[in-house]
Amino acid sequence: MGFSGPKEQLEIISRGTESIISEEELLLKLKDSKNSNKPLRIKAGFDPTAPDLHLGHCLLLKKLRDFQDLGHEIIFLIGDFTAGIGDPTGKNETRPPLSSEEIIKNSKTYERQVFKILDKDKTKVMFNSSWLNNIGVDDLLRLTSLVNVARILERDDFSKRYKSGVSISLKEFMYPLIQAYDSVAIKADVEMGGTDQTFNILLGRDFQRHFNQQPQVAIFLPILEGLDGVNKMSKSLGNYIGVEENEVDIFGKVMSVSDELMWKYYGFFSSKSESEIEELKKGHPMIAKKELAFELTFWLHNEALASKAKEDFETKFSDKEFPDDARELTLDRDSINTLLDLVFEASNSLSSRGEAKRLISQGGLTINNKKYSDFKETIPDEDNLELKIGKKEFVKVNIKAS
RNA sequence: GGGAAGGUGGCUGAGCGGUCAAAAGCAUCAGACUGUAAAUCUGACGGUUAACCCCUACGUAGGUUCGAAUCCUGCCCUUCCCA
Repeated sequence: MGFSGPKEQLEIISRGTESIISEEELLLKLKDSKNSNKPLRIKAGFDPTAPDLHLGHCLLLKKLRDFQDLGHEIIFLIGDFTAGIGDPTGKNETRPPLSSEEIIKNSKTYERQVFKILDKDKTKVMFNSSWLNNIGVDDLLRLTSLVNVARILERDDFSKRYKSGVSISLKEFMYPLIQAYDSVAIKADVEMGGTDQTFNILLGRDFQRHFNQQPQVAIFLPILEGLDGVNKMSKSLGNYIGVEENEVDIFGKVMSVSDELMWKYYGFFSSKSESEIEELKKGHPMIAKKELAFELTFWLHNEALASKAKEDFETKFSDKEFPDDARELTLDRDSINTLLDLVFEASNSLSSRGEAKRLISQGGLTINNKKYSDFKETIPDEDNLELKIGKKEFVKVNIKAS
């Protein structure tokens, strides 16, 4: 089987990317690939420290999927060696080196999550330790001679940190070199990453030239804004939607996004056409948001669960009804006297009694559709209580007399 | 190796012997308002307590003091200048 036309391929590939360095080179590579009937080798590197993928990673994965669908070969590179170094992109550089068991475990988690989006049969998973473990000090020093400090300091985050006086360890300086060397080792034709990877990926091009390879084309994807609409989506900021989250959470999180951000997400994730989206913009934003939430939930789970999540959301928030499938638990009447005890026992989102007190005093507790605001009050004299704790928690409590 | 400045709650950052569980902002949580939101407004925001008391907490270990986030000493860490 052959490849489709290079121009058509380029069009699909470039959609939704931030920038490509350079399109001309990519077009040439696509032509070569078609003529020789050889797929391009597409590199995407992942650090196995935090195996919890979220929508931000999905931008990249979707694009990889595009490449796969066009018949190219994806090299999913797990940076097990680099994991011990720590990507300096974060502020905190002191990350304990991972043990090999942890790395294997994390990699498995990665694969499970990644193949929700990528085609497993067309993906080659590699570990950079397989070549880096054998690299000698002499080789390493040779690499270091290819880069000078001023160059490295050009990198935006380094220069910021340097100027503002935040420490940068030498180890972190090595990170880009190693990532760049990976491209040499796997003879990548294309490397993809977020715009924060600009320096590292471009350095890969330099290294490849030095090793007499054709430099890889760099494809940068935009950084996805998190749920707050301000910062980039990241696990540490807690403003993310994880690919493995349950359907109710995914749906709910999409719904909690601002209208403005919703349209951005539409652009990135929806399979709807431009005109369909335009149509939605004319209607009520809530309808559009539900559509989007449904689509994303469908994508990450399946249709049945997406429908369920939607219904769940509607009963909980739109109709303010008590959801049927709320968590249930049974408590002894003897062990709980006040509402405070009840709430603290029933909830699993409250981390202290003080927090529970506060929530109740501030009017965040509803039992059987009635508001209670005095946490000292004794619990209602009924056996089945439907508790609404704060905005999101619904619990059915059966009170057992003993 | 020499010199200087620092390390405060989830984050930024004030405090510089008692009135400090520690200003202010951000984040978070709850309420109101809405279209689920966002924005806005109100309130809360270490633990325990009905509340007071109390306990824990200003890098770490000691010390001075009736009393220390605040003063002293060692250690760890960060930054800057000089070599």
